[in-house]
Order: sequence, then C-alpha cells, then structure tokens
Amino acid sequence: MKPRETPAGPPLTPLSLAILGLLEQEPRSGYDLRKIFATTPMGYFSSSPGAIYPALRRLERARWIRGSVDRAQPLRPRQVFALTAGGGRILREALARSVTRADVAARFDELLLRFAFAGRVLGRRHTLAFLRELLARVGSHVRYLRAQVRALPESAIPYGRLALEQGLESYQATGRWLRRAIRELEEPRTGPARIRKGGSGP
Amino acid sequence: MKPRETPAGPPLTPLSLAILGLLEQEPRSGYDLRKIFATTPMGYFSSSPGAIYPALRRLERARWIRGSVDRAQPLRPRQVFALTAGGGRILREALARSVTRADVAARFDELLLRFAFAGRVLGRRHTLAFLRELLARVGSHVRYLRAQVRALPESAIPYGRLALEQGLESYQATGRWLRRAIRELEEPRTGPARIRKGGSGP
DNA sequence: AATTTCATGTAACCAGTTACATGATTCA
DNA sequence: TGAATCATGTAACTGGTTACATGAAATT
Repeated sequence: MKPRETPAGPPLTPLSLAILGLLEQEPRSGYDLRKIFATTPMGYFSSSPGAIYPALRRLERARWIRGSVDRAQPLRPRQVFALTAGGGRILREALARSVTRADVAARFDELLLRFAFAGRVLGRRHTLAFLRELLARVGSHVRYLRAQVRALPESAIPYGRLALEQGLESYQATGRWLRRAIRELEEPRTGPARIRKGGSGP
Repeated sequence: MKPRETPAGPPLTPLSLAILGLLEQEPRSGYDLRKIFATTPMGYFSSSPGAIYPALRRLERARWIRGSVDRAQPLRPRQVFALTAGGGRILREALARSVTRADVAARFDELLLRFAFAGRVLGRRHTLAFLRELLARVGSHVRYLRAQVRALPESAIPYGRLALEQGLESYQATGRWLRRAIRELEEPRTGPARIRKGGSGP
C-alpha cells in the first residue's frame, strides 16, 4: 500500500472548500450555492456562474462530489450535487490541517470557514483542538505585530503605526473571541452567552 | 476638453496600488519592493517576481511610473522606478474613492492600505474624511452582522453563530480603533497615545 | 571552492472575473 | 405582453502562482 492514495486532484481553493463544506450539509445545486454566496455572510465568495459551475465540474471529475439530475421539479431540470465518501475524506483532511502564522496573517477568512464546518464534520473534540492551535497562532501574530509597532521610530508619522494598530487590535479581539468560543464548546450545556452590546453604533 | 483623459489604463489591483503608494514615497527597484513585501507587514502582498516585474511593466506602459537604470551601484545595474505626475493623479484618485459596505466586507486590507498612504498623499484633512466615511461603513456592516446573528434560530448549532460573532467583534474593535484614530488626527500635537496592553498573550 | 546575496527576468498554468447566451416558467 | 425568476452554462481575458534561469559580487 503506497502512502498517498490521492493522485494530486484539483487544488483545494477557498471556493472549492466552501462548496465541499456546504454539500456535506446537504445536496445542493449550483444555483443553490450561488444563492448562498449572494445572500449570506458567505458572500465573501464569488457567486458568479463562471466560478461556480467550472468548480463543480472540477470537483466532480475528481469524484469528490457527484451530480444527479432532479426531475421532480417542474422547471428546467436541476443538477443536484452530493459529497462522495472520497470527498468527505478530502474535506476532513483539509479541516484538520495544522495552522501557521502565515495562514493567520494572510488567509484568516479561510480559517474561519474551516471552523464553521469543523463542528459538524470533525466533531467537538477536534474542533476544540483546532481552536486551541488557532489561538496559539493568533497569539504569536499579535506578538509579531506588537514588535513591529514598537520598532517604529518615535518620530515617524503616525499613519503607518495606526494602520499596524488596526491589525493588532483586531487580532486581539479575535483572541478574546477564541477564548470565549473554547470555553463555550468545553461546556456544551450552558445557555448561549449572548454577545454584549457596545462597539460601532452611530 | 473631453471629460476623461485616462484611456482606461491597466486595472488598479491591490498590488498595483501598493506599488504606486510605495513609489510615491521614494523611487525604488523591483528588488526593493520585493524585500518590502517579504519582510514587513505589507507581506500580505505577493513578493514573487512573477507578480512584481510584470506589474511594473504594466504601470510603466501606462506611464504611471518611469524606470531609469542606476549605474552608480557596482553590481548588476538596477532599474529604479519613480512615480510620474500622471501616476500621482491616479494614486490620489484611487485613495480618495468613496467606500462601500461591500469594500468593508470583502476588501478591508485594501482600505487599510489606502489609509496608510492617504496621510502623505492626500493630507490630514482628506484622510480624516476618509476615516469618517470608513467608520460609517464599518458601523453599517456591524449592524448587518448583528442582524444576521439575531436571525439565527435559537436551536441552531453554535458554530455558525460563533463564526459570525468573530467577524462582529473584529469589526467592533475596528470601529473603536477608527474613533481613536480620528481623535488622534484631529489634535495632531498630542503625544502618541500608546496602546494599552492586554489581549492575546499566552 | 562553495554558498549566499543582489537583481532581474521568463514560461506554463489556472482560478476567478466579466459579459453574454439560453430557455422555461411564473407573475403583474 | 412583458418582466422577473429559475437554472445552467460558455467565451475571452488576465493577474497571480509556481518554478525555473541567469549571472555577478560578496562572504565563508
């Protein structure tokens, strides 16, 4: 038995990952996916047909998803895609992959997407492990940014420092959120801690 | 005089904008830019030669920058690029462009980049106007996210809600930062308000 | 002598963008 | 009748990624 059974396969772009995660929840058509990307906070991803339909075909060619024509509907027949067993394995692998500081700095949205899917797909235990690793990496990124701020000459014009501080404070808030999320998942049977208000009202 | 003197020109991608902003500060070579992207928090941008050198040539073709060979150095001659007058106009236009909520949701890094350059290029007054508009858009995005959280069924599994709350809290922190930045720029002659510690230490 | 750094590039590839196309059905 | 919605696609383009190439100078 050779170690790697996956013969390369198509690259797992953020869009592909989002599609796999959504199809794990339930089978959906390309149009369903477009609606989700167009009308929910997942709208971060492109909802353009020129992105989604080719992506679906790539995933189908790799046998990670399988489409079937749904003729129940009276309209033009929809093609509904479902995750295959192999696709599920790929998804779990992608969600369990370890996190680097570079991911935190440059691809945080993807990490958040992974978290959102991890609960269903990996279960509470692995999701907690993921969050703890994420917290460690966010912490080291915060320390990195703080060092960058300190390294600025006192005389420098404030714009660069302010821009750095935006990132710093945003990641600090994320650190606080991570600790809360970890606490919440550790004791699952407590009522949901509603978020305190305050922040960016007018 | 026809209204638009700019005949299309190349698209102003985030990388192009970063390059224009950096060349506005001082003339630099492609290698200088690569070093900046590779070793500073601007590392968010790609430092690959396959991105930078073609971008430089596009900008040069559009006459937004101009390169000149620097033979002072004993090494292989460097080509140093400087912003042209037309390039400066393009840069100012890009920095002054108005902000939408979609920008806040999907392209915040670019907005931050614009802020970092705006101080030098647009001056304090226009930078303040930019920050105030940004604050308004961040506020409406926070309200949007809060509505999304509220719309979730109480029974839902907590992962989706938690993921939404990450964004919410991160943007709330950005709102606080924006108010502080605005205050700081409004009264320029106060000592720099150092950031209070706390947050994501170990 | 070998490695690292300086400095600039090219070539192949490709995911996503933009814009257009199609055709049925439901609604006003 | 006409518009909007459902639903799926294609075609052209291009910026960025990855990987490779080159060659001189400084460093070890």
